[in-house]
Amino acid sequence: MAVIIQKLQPNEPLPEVIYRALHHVDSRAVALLLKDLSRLGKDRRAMELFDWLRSANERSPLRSLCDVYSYTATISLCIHGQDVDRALELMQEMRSRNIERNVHTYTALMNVCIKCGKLALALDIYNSMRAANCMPNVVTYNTLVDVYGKLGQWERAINVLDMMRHEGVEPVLRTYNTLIIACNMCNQPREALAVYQRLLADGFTPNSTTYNALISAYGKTTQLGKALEVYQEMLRQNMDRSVITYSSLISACEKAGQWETALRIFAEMQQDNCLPNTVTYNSLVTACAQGGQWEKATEVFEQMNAHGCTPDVVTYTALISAYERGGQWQKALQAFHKMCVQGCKPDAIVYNAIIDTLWETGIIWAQSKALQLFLKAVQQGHFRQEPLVRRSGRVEVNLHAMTAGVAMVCLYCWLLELKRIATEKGPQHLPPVLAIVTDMGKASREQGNCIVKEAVAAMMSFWDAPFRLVQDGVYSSVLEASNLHVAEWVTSTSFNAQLASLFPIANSTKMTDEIYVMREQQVTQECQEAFAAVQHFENTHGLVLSNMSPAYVQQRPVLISRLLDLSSKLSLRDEVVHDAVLLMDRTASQAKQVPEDVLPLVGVAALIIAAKQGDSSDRVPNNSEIEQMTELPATAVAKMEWNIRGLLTDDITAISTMRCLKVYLERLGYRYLDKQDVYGMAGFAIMLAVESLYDLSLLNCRPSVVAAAILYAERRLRGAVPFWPSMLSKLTGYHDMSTPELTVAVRVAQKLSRKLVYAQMYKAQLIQLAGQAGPSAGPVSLAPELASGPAVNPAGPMVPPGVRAHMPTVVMAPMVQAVMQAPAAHGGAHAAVAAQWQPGRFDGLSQAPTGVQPATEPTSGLVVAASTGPVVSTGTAGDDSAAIQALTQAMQGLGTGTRGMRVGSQSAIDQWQRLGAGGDEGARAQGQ
DNA sequence: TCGAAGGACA
Repeated sequence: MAVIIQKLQPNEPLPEVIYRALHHVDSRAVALLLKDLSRLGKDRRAMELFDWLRSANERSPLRSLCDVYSYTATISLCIHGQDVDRALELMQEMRSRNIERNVHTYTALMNVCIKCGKLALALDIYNSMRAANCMPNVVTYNTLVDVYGKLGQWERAINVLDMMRHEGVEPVLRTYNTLIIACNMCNQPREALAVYQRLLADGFTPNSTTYNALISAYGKTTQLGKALEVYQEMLRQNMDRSVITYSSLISACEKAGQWETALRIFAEMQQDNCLPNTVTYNSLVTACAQGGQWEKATEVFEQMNAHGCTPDVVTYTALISAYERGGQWQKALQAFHKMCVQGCKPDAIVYNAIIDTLWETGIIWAQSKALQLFLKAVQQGHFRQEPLVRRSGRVEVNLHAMTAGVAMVCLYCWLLELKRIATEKGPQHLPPVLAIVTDMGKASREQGNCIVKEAVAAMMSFWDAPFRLVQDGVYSSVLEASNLHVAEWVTSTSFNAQLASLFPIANSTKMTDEIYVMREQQVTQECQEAFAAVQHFENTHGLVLSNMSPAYVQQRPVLISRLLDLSSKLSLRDEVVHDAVLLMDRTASQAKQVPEDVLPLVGVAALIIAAKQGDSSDRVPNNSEIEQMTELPATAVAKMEWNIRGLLTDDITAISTMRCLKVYLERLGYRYLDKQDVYGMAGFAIMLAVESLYDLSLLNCRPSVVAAAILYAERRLRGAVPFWPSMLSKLTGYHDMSTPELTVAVRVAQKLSRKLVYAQMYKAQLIQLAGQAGPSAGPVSLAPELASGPAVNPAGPMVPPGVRAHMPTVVMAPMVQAVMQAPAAHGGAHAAVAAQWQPGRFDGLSQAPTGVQPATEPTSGLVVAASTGPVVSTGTAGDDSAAIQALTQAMQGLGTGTRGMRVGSQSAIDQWQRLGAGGDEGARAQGQ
């Protein structure tokens, strides 16, 4: 038979050639022939042959050659062609022709199913085999182990071992090998190692397959040493070392974080005359990526191409992750494009990698690219959100299995879609219940998922969105809302601004690649230079708190308030007053005593120095302005300015927290934001920076650290993922928030942000009360600061930032209730609100300087007192103006400590308003 | 006496 095959001419009709020969053979020979043809890569020919045989006339002698042997062999042929339909067809034909189907046939069919990824079908075949009273043999059981392994059901795979013994079928070495591999596939390396022990205990001798699987298991448990020992053992026994052996070893190195060892093994592999394949290179690129060696990864990638090894989607995923870790998002994007150009079809995983890389940068144009790619991926059928209707018409977006970046983009697109439906078709076209699933419990092992869960909850709270966490029998974290509430929200005026704060650039005109490359280059360079200056300043200028006099520390809040006030009136840029405070601190931390009565002079002089030091665009206030606004003689200010310069030996640089914060915002693309998006992205952070001026504990931290902590706390509060963008990590070298200095600063920033949220919420409640009371309610007077406060916030009401997330419901409920009753008896409502305001009942306020103590009878009277300062006011229920005044002043304390001069947060709000009214340019224009 | 089946990578 072999001779016939050898002599076969390309165009010779096979059936006729073999026809004569077949008269002398039986079906077993046919089976052998089919197998031989397949081995020679002539699967099509083999199929052709069998098709000819089985289409023969019923009475033809050829028909007798179509029996269980040849049919089974043909079914096996379908493995290579991955043609499960054909295999099933053949099986059906056997049934209809009443041809026996035995254990071999069923097993072969199971293997076709496995090869085609139809694992459930493979199990069905197994069950139908049992139902047909056909007894499985050892090969069948081996195959069954494989099925369970591929299904992720490792317990069942292990059970097969006991089951077969029970059925009187003895396992063979290959059974154990398959089982070890199955455990590995299920990510259960410990189980795999246990099976290996069982293999030894049952008296089997491991072969090279066993050792390969063992290396993989040790790799997965990050026991690189053990994996290398196995390799040494293979060398010692002179066992076959295949490409799989080396690929597993390299992968083990990667998992142990040893990229250098990986490269060494790779060299050994070549000495061993073992040719690397794509998988080998993939593991090597991954090892370099894991080790943070993006240059090495690039090198390996290029070597791979040079050796004619075709990169696949896994290669590109690994390469992209190397660039991600190396902070090279543009290279990552280039790699992605290269992949597409080379005709390599992107899958969901590589989309995940690239979208995440781009999103995690925090840079608005990179995120814009991420959105583009997400839409492309959806078009190609990845990340498809099936309108999955569960229970009574609930439609959900399921973010649980997504990386943080993809989840954010997906959520964004989903919300946009809801808005479109609600606007174009009407709320009734939305499903009755909408849900956002952020966690399904089982898959939440991934760390990224905790972030998504936290972020979505924070975001919804910050936006005051109708989605609420609900108890759900199936999922462990799901937010729900009714369609009417959602429709109301997504069609509200604030929705667009809220969405823009998640994704600022989406509404802008489409950007070409050239524009973003140019912007990126420019911004990168400018920020690097700016941050180098920051670092130089911080390395050469430190504050010495112990040198500051107690009088200065006590006066400091008042001085800061005055400077903020002054700079606001003079329309100076944000940074100037912050630099001035830093200069003032630097002056005070020189060991020389500054007399208490000249401190106001020091402050004003510092402000002038800072104005002169700043940008060329900064305006410097003139003498008459100063005299008019400060009531301090200009000559005295000038003299003090001269004194300070002398004291600081003419080194008057000051790079404040605000300045660092602006550098960070600049790095993220702040400069190119639409005006109305500025608040959503930066407003609260700017306000926090103002609040941070007052906090003494932050004086121990470098400005760049405080700015980082502020931005982190602010982004976390409003659920802006990533909380600490990767490009800021790259710029600053602050890779996480857990270094001692950052931990301290973050804690303070979070405390400040909570205080600011409470203060604003209170303020907004009062504004609302005043509005509801109306003119008929009598003499309701608001403090001027309140009346001019930001009643309209482009990103939503001032009230909600984080309120629901941070305020205990026991407090929130009566407060809201009180507000609701306000029109009828707003004085009483104030009393009720204030009566709830107890120290220690707010997690963020236990250390707040102001505590409001309820009177003995809360309904008839209340006392408002600042706990660490003087009593600011008392008020009585029923007396509107007194109650409002009392609360107003309590808020002043809440916002900014005990300085009590003016509403501290007001300064921050002023700053924000200038920002919102046109950013720096607006402020500058006003000033000129 | 025949005929059936692995494995490494993001």
